[in-house]
Amino acid sequence: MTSSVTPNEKIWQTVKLIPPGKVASYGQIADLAGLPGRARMVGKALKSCPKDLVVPWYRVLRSNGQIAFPPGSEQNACQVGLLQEEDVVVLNSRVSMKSFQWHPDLGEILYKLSF
DNA sequence: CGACTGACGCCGA
DNA sequence: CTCGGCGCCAGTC
Repeated sequence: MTSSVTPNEKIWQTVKLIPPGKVASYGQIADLAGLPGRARMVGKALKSCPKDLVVPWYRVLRSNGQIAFPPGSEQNACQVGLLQEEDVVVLNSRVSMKSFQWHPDLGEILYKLSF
């Protein structure tokens, strides 16, 4: 409740709630974090993601299911590898959101994040 | 102070 | 499918 949490931390918390084998989009995370339309902030937040904090940033993709990094980059390969390890099918740097998009439970979100 | 950039999203043609 | 435009905001130049 009313914990003084920076938008950045909210984003990290939300991303951490993503269960294995599932993925979420930047806009979705932004919305759940209380930042509607601020998908870019999510990207910035993940960029600023401190190593001390364990955040499954690799579970965050674009709204169309495509990986945020260009194919051939280390980050992209790493993300794909991690996703595949969680039974997530990745084709051409893309994921079938239709089958792997995360369906957050508002009740659980409100409970865990105390919004 | 303004202009540009960026792990983005959505709508229209 | 691709391409262009608008919104949105923090950080950098």
